[in-house]
Amino acid sequence: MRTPDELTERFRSTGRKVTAQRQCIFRVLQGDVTHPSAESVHALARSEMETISLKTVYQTLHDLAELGEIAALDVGTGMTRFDPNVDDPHHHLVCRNCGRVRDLVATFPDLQIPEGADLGFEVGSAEIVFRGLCPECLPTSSDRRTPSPVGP
Amino acid sequence: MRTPDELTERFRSTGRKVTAQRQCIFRVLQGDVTHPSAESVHALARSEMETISLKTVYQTLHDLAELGEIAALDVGTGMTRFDPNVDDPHHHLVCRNCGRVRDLVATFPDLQIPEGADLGFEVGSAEIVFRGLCPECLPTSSDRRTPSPVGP
DNA sequence: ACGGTATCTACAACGATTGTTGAAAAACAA
DNA sequence: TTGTTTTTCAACAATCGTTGTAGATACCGT
Repeated sequence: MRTPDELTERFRSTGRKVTAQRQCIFRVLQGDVTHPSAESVHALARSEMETISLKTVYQTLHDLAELGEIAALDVGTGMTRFDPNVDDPHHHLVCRNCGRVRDLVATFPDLQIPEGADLGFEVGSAEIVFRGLCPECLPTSSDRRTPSPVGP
Repeated sequence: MRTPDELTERFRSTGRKVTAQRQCIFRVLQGDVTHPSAESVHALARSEMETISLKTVYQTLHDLAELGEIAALDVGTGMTRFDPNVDDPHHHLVCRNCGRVRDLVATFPDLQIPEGADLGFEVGSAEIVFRGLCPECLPTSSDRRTPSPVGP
C-alpha cells in the first residue's frame, strides 16, 4: 500500500473525493501488519474520529481493494481481513486459536500441478494458508514441541 | 466419507439417532464431488424429501464434520462448502468466475517454511487454494491460452 | 408397543455486510 | 472567496448465511 499522501493523489486522479474519514483510514492501515477486519479498522479509526461510521470504513476498504492498494482476504475466520501488503508476494499464517493472521513472505516454486490433476481448470494463482498456533497462543515455556513438517 | 449404511452405524454408536432426514443427507453427499454449500445440500435433499428444513441440514453437516466424515471448507465463496472426501490428502481448485470447487489430489512435499519466516508460529498444516477458471467458464475454442505456471 | 430422549420443523435472532436516504462536505470554476 | 455540482457521509433498515428457541414428532432400547 502507498503512503496516505500518495493514496490521496490516487483517489483524486481516479475521480474519487478525498475526505477526512478516508485519510484517517489511510493512516490507520499504514504499516498495519495485523490484517485487520473492517470492524478493527473501524475501532482504530474511531479512536481518531469519534463519528466515523462502519459503512464508510467498508466503502473505503472496497475502494482501496479495487485500486489494488490493499487485498481482501478470506482465511476462514468469519470476517474479511484486509492486507495492506500487496507488494511482496507472500502467503499467510493463521492462528487456529485466536485467529491472528500474519504474512509469510516466501515463494514456493514447486507448486506445479501434476499433469492431468487440474481437472481442466486454467489455474492462475495459488494461495497457501498455514494453520497453527501463534507465539501468543503457544503453551508457555516447558513443553514446547519441536517444529513439525507441514502436512497437506 | 463412508457409505450411508456405515454412517448410520457410526451415528448410532456415537449416541446420535438416525432419522430419515439424516439418511437422505448421507445419500445426497455420497459421491458428491461439487463441494456443495448447505443450501445446495438442502436443495438436493428437498427433491427427495419435501419438508426437510435447512436447519436440519446444517445440524447434520456439523455432526458429520465433528465425526470427521466430511470437511467444512471456507474457500472465499461466501458460504461454507462441504467436502465428503476426507481420505485422500488434497487441495482445492476454485473457479474465480462461478465459484465451483474441485479437489486437486496431490501433495506438495516442498512446502517447508524458510528458517525464521514463521514469525514464531508453530505450523501444523497447510491448505492451498488454486484459483483460476473451470472448464465451463473458460473462453470457448479459438483463443485458449496455454497453461501458465502458478504464481505466489 | 412404551417411554425417555434426541431430533424435527418453523420461526426468530444473530453477526457481517450492503442498500437507502437526506444532509454535508469536496472539487472545480468564476 | 463564493457558488455549483457531484460525491460521500452518517444513520438506519435490510440482506445473507448461519444459529438459537420452542413445542411437536420420531427414534430405539426395553
